[in-house]
Amino acid sequence: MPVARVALDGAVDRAFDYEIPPELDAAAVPGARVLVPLGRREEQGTVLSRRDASDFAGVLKPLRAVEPGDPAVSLPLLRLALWMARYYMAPFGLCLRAMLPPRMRSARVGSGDGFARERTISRVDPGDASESGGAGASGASGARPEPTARQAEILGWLGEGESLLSGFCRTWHVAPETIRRMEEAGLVRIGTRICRRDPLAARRIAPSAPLRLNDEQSAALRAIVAALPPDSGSSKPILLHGITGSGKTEVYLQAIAEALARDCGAIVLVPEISLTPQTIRRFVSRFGPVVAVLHSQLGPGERHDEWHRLHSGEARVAVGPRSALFAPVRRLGLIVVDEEHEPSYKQDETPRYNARDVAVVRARAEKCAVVLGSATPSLESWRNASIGKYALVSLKRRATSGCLPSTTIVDMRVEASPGAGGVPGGGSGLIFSDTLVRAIRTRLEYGEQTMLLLNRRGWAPRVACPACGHVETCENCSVRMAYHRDDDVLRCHVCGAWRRVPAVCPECGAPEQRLAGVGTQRVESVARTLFPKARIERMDLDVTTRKSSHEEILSRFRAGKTDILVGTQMIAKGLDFPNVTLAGILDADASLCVPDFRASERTFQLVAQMAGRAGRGERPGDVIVQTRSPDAPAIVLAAREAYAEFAAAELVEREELLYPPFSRFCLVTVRSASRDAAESYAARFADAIGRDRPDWILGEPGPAPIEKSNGVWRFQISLRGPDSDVLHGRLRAAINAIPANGDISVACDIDALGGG
DNA sequence: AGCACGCCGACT
DNA sequence: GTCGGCGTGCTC
Repeated sequence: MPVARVALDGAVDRAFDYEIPPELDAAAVPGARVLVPLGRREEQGTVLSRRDASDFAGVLKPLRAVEPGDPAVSLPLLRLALWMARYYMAPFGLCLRAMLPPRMRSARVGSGDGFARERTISRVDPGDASESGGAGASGASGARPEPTARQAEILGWLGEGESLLSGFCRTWHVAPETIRRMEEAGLVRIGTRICRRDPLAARRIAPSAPLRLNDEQSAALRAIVAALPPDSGSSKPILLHGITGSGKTEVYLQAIAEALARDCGAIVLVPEISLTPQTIRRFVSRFGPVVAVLHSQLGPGERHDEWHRLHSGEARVAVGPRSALFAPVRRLGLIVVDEEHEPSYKQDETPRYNARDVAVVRARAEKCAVVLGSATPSLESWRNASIGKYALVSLKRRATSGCLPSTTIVDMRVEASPGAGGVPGGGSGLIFSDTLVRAIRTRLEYGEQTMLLLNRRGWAPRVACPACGHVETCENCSVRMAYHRDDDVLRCHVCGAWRRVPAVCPECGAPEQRLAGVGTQRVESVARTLFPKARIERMDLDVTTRKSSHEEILSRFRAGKTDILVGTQMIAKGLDFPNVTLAGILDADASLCVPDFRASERTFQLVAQMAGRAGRGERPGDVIVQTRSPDAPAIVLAAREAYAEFAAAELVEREELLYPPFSRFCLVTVRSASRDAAESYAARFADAIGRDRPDWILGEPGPAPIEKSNGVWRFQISLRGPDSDVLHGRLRAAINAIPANGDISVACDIDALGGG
């Protein structure tokens, strides 16, 4: 009897063989979901392959059930899950989960299809005596009774074909019971049909036509089109380096149009944060219902229906955040990864994959084109392009207005000196430099808009006792608590815990606590006193978690009802407002002074991105960067949008220190409720990895940047070296040598983004 | 991951 | 004498 090799959903990271009973033979194909016995329980899994015999010594059990219909996971996706499991050292079941239709991740095999259905009503043609075999309506076998006057009236209201039952009853004020009687009498037929739960049903989106491309854009489009099937045989991934405002999206749109013309589908990945209604509208208005949108706020029903529209081939273009990479697009022709440098493409739970990198792997497997686009590419992709692994295409001019914004770097050490005239921020230096204040005043006079970025929520990031220096920290996490003025509490930004500000210092009893540092709430408040007539709004996690205010704030800003928008990261990405002519970065040092080998790269990206927000329209824009390190290359070069120069300099440093892209970098995190247990386990783990190879650098085990989070202590070890197979081998060996026990858990983050 | 088996301390 | 602690190991 044939045998199915099955991967279980759970954390059992091994395949098991099962006998295929004859009645399940047709359905049990690779990718099919199955129900199998395991020990004395029942597990769900996925068929990996079929074989004629098993090499298992014992006696095989039979498959118990197979999900009917097309297999949920295609062969290329099945292989992709296997690749991910190996590369990211994650359980296969968890990798496969990402590829499954949303419902199947939880629902039991064979428990219905998850579609919503609605009841329909249609007339039974008087000439149609067969009555579909007679089994449908009971008692209607013989002569059909003449319709009553009321029934005749109702039949008159029914048009040709099917109507929605509930809608029909509501419109004509007919009781459902009346209809049921008519069905019994064989006068009407009640059927069911699948109805789509459309996430965009409420929105009316006008169609849009392709824009005219400039010659740079046309060249980029040609390069992508040349890589589309059927010409994509040996083509390379394409890195599309286009400065902010150079019209990358229009190039994507026209490349997708060409893919569709060749009867191919496409996937567009965007960072979660830029999957705004504007972005969605842009794709839907060009391609209409051929687009399936897969963002995180869909309900389970909508998610299910969008997935199946792709699976069935009804929709051909998937747009979504990193998980959309696994969308079941038929005949995939193109994958676009927009803002490919974005850290949100890395999943921060198992499997810790980077969708940008997996996109390249999927594209290779499906023989389709892949485009990585960014104004500030990751150094990994940049290097891949410079050594010829990727093809590089550049857009060096803005597509609309010709001029780049001019950038001013303000040295806060100078501005903070006595008499410099800036606006102090309460014992923590300056918030607004004089330069920035003057620039904002000018915008207000001319009716232009300003965006101000500060990457810290709350009023003050810490609360300290002026007498003894005691700082309020979270009980569950090793971080300082931030003071929030709106609800007058201390809040932990890691676990969300909150409490009142103590009246006196818990250490020394001093009567007053000092609110130190600056957060967005304070910026907003200071801005209100500085510019009393300006209309000011704030956008950060505190504001946007309440309702859908995210969208409302942006639409007010777009409509010109806001003069100054203060916010965190979330205002820096991909927003396009033509009337914004000033972008201010209040504290560029925040991202520069973190212990991470990518700090410089992050800062460059942030400054360049903010520069991209200013002057998208007709008028020229200004960018003001406030910093205490005005000579840092990341800041100086970002101000000139001199990406290539920055990348060249940064790559030299990375190479010297053997950091990526010149090595494979991995972070091992050890977690435990006991600090000592985590620490000593991390030390033993590091010893087990060994320090014997000169081309491998093993970081000293130490506390993670957030040493305690939600009551769990975390220690970490970094490991970097030239070869990814060797990296896997060494980690695997260490895990086997000292298995985790008790409450200790070990997680390997391959190609980790933080740390170092 | 579950759920067994298995070998040592405090209870009726 | 048993109930039960969670350490080790197996599940096709």
